[in-house]
Amino acid sequence: MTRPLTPRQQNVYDFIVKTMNELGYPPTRAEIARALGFRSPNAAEEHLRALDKKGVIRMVAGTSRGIRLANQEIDGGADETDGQANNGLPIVGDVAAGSPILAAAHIDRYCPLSPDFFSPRADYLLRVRGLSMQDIGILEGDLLAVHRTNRVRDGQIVVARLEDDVTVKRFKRQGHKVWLIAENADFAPIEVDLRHQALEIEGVGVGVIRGGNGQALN
Amino acid sequence: MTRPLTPRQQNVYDFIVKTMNELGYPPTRAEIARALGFRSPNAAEEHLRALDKKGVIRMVAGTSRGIRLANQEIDGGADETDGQANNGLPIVGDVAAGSPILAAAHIDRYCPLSPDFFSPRADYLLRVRGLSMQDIGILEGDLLAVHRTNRVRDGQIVVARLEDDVTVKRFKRQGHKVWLIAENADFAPIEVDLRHQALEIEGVGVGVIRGGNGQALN
DNA sequence: ATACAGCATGGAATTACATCCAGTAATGGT
DNA sequence: ACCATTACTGGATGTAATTCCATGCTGTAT
Repeated sequence: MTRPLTPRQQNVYDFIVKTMNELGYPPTRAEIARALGFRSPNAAEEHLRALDKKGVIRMVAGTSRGIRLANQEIDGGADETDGQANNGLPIVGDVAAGSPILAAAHIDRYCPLSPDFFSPRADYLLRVRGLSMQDIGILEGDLLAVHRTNRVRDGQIVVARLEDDVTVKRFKRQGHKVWLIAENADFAPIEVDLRHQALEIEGVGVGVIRGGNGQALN
Repeated sequence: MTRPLTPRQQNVYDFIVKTMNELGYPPTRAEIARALGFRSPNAAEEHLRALDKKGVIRMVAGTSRGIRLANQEIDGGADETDGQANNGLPIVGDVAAGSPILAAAHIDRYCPLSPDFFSPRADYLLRVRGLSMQDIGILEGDLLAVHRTNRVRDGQIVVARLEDDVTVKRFKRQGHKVWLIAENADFAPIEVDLRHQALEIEGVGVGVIRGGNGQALN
């Protein structure tokens, strides 16, 4: 239904996404023009109208930087809201490569905590393996509260699946490259090229719980 | 240096996060003013400056909607903080010197979590101040699950009241001397002589929760 | 040939915004 | 008593930004 974007339109769109990722807000017409080499902001305006007509962005009239991405994405899609019955939050242990995180086989037990205690809502608790996030107080054995979504921003703590391996890291993106950054000087950042490697974002970290039934604080 | 957002500043910050989630770009001064009921955009401007000075946002001079979240957090979600759940763990905020920990005045709200999730049972959650326990992953703003007791053993994490000040430390005793030991090389152990100083043990730490709707994870 | 999108320049009107200045008032600490 | 914050009202100014208009150059389908 959406006719393909022309190369120039793609450039404009890419610049909008890049700007929003790096600055946190969309560019103005003038900024687009400057970045793409137009001498008139009107060139940008007309590209925006084309992008709006093709449905990939939505313009907000009369509003500075009033550009919204129609389908927010790293992978595509939106927040899932599978309404599962409430026994509490499922606690997910070791996730086997290649299988879905919430497969019943991985669910150790349930934590009797309301998902809404965290914001955004937590969908499950993932038991953390390794020390890669210890500098921000996420230790081996901790439960990471995870909100299922693939809409992430630079700087967030994400649960990512890279080539079938599930890992918790800080997320940073630039164009087609993503860095998965550990919070521990002993671990080097992982650089991912989205053109050649399969990266899926399983969710974002929204909280941490330690000491759940059993292991101690020490 | 970043300590406390005032309630009003928190409102402004929440509105910024909410706007960015819903619209994809930050609000203008006028929009903040309208949302919070100010009659002048200058009120919003001054709150933004305060938030900038406290480090939670960064302002981009001369730029419309030039507001960036410093500690990335998205999906701020709904405004309702409370709502239900009286049968959870009370969350205790700043404890005034000399008053009992569980005095109603200190109870911010309740966490809908079963006390038995921790072992031994948690009686309340204490919001941690300061960085003295950061090396074992207990950070500023975390909720420490506390079991009320005054029977403690060496090496446990305790909530102690020393001369009317409430503090979280690791406990060690030898005869009439007690050491309250921080888990942070920048803090020296506190030596207490039980013959001359009043030390009360309020309880032991049995768990940690981070991210409980008061943001964190950064 | 002649339309019609894509891709631009250049100019200009009109808002939308950030930001400065001068006040008022309540609070809490020294 | 005094000063520093917090928390605003009200108004003003200049620039940042959207958006309209006129114009022209390409290709490629009609």
